[in-house]
Amino acid sequence: MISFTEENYLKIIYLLTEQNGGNEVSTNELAEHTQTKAASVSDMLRKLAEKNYINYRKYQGVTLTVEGQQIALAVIRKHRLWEVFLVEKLGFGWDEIHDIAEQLEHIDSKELTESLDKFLGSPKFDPHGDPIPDAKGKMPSVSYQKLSEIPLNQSVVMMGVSAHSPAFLQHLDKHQITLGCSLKVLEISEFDKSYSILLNENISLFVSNEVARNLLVKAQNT
Amino acid sequence: MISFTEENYLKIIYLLTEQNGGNEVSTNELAEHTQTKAASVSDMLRKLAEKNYINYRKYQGVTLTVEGQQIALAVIRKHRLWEVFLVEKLGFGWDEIHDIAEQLEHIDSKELTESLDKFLGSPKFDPHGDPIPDAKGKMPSVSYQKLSEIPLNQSVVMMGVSAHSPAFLQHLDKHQITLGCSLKVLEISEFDKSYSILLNENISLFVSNEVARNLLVKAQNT
DNA sequence: ATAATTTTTTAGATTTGTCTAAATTTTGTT
DNA sequence: AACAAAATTTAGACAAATCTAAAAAATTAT
Repeated sequence: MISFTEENYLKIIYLLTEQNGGNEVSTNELAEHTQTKAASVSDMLRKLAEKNYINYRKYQGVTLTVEGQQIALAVIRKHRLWEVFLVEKLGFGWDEIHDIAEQLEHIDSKELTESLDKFLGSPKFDPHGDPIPDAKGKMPSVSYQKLSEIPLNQSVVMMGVSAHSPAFLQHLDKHQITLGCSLKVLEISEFDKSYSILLNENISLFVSNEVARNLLVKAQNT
Repeated sequence: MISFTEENYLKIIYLLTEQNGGNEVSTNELAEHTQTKAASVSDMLRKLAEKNYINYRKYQGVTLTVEGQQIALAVIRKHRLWEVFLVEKLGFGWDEIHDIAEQLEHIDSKELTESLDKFLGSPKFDPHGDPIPDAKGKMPSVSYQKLSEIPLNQSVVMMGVSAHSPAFLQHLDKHQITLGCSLKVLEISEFDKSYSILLNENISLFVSNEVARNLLVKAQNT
């Protein structure tokens, strides 16, 4: 049996490994994201390695084994399905769902997960644009770019966010930047690298560099 | 902060107190229902009493304080709302939902509970006919009788069950005895106290005494 | 009402996940 | 390359929830 806490570690290791482009995750990184101390992480890593969920060489960071990855993907699947449920069915905003989904992701029932998936119409993406792994743990492959990497005057579609804090998401709401909107960078300020952008071909607005780096987009016709 | 385990104890104390007609619940009773040993229950009772969730005099059993009762009712509310969700929205059978709801009942988010309630149309009863407390912890009052207490040839409506085991519920399914059906006791066997009943004014069938004692009904026109 | 039985509590251990402080390994700098 | 700094692990403790075994209280039966 795997505990709530162990599941969490595996999920976080998966997400951080992904962020690191497939490289090992460090103890300190994990300590930050689990809200614990490095010493506690060390203990847990020893345990997860014993159970064969991770590849762990002391001082060298960790990666998931195939088994660990499957568990992580199952948790992420549940997390993202519940997020869809909260937004689509219960009317929550995308900035309100994370903490609730953090709890729901640990509910243990394959039947529930698959019924929920069907009920939601087997969505492929969650309300933040993150891909939802299928029941076998296969993650839809996506290749988005940051808005900050797009050349001036190229129209793109907003597909996701790479930051999930309520403050950031509410900030986007305020500017009416939503999943699926069109965006075009008109100019980048010399002074503070802030962006002047055109939203939905008609509204022009300014956003900080920080915002531009956390918007995931794709070219309009691919 | 209250733990998962503490919530469970309070819920079980509430339900057993109700079953006992308001009398104290004993340590042994709790041990059975929590799947633990009496010694563990004793420890937990000391702790719950310290936190003022229960009234506890050593060797005398326990009852809930007002505070404990509110927590218990909140958990029961969540349990029963999720059961409605599982049956009404996800298509589960009433025999399949208990274990899943046991997990979901501990999800901690008032916003979620109240959105779910609204989404479900603020149901007053769960799929087993058990009443759902409102957001303030007020339990709809119900006064059902066991089928075994109803005089011969009186038509009644099936309103609930007082046993919840999958085996019992599946047994009812097999006989097409569902919430809302009409029932009339035609005869009680001298031999084994089994019941001959008329279902929905047209199907006659036999059920054991055990079944009759666990069907909750009300007279047809009250 | 006293003895036997049952119930409940206490004492002492164990497991899980965490902590602080100290030791060790790795990394970066000169 | 050697030393300082940073990262990581180990050692030893603690709180929560459980257990077994033993002691104490309550109940039942003779």
